[in-house]
Amino acid sequence: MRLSSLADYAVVLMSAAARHCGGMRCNARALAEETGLPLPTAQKLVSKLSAAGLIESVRGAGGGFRLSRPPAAITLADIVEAVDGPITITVCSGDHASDCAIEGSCHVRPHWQIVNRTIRAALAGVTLASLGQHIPDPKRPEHPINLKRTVS
Amino acid sequence: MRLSSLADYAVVLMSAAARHCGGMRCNARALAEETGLPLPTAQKLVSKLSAAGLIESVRGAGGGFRLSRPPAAITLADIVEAVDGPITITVCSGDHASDCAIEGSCHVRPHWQIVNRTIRAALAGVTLASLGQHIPDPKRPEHPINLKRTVS
DNA sequence: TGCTAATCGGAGCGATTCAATCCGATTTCT
DNA sequence: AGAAATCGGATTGAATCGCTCCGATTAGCA
Repeated sequence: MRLSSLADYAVVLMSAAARHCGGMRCNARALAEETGLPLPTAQKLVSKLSAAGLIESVRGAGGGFRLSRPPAAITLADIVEAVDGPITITVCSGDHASDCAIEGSCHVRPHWQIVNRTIRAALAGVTLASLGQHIPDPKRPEHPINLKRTVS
Repeated sequence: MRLSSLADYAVVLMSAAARHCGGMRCNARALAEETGLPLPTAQKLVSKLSAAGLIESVRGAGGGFRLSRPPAAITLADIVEAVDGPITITVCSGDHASDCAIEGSCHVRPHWQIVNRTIRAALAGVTLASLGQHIPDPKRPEHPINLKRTVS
């Protein structure tokens, strides 16, 4: 019950992109330094996000990328699905058919679908624009990323 | 964004336990045949569920186990947490402190906590008793488990 | 117009976690 | 007291994930 580290990093990276390069282009290196992510990881994330259509990249010297949509139109669900693929907590919770080999009527699957839709709605309810609004957290105002390489 | 296969199996196993051994004791072997799960897997699940206090096991010849609470008091969140541990979609989404090495104020963490609570509430809203109520699913009334060994 | 430099894009390797299986400890019935 | 059947933990193997490196592409400049 945990989404991948890449998806976690992607949310932080997109949040930084929405804050710093609003409209103007910025490159992966700048965002890597901004967020503290390793440069190769940031590059990999940019590739996936670009393939998903969330950002538009421009190659060559002086290139970079920019958000393809306004921050209010990009949700956590979009980012997570761009990196991890469709949000399906079980193999049968999605709307598509799954290769289920065991026979007999299933009492559980309809409930999984309901839970799955609820989870996706929770992720779709948070936009990049809302991430900009700072919710105070007195206990721990630190950054969420936990890179082992920085701990050592 | 997918919970482990063991947790998926555990839900099916507990659902079968609530249906078949309501009050009376049943053993892991019977539920394994009932659900189609491999016997070692069912045994492992029984161990974890017993350690979490969801079922009470009786050892020895003629032993078995029974639900320690009525089906209406056992939710999907209980089962998932018994198998996979606490429900935290990111390392910092839980209520406890996380070892975050990167400095700077975090704009994302408060939102993750909200999403995390929403997901947990969705899982806690489905009880074993509600699993008994059959929700019709005309498209695919099959069993959710997809065991590779049964496909071959 | 050719060259240089900087960037994105994809392929490969290592490490960690997870799933499945096996064997031993414990307990009840005969 | 012996034997059988069960739960409980430990081990092995595989798959996925995270990380890093290298090549392809393109704009800028002489």
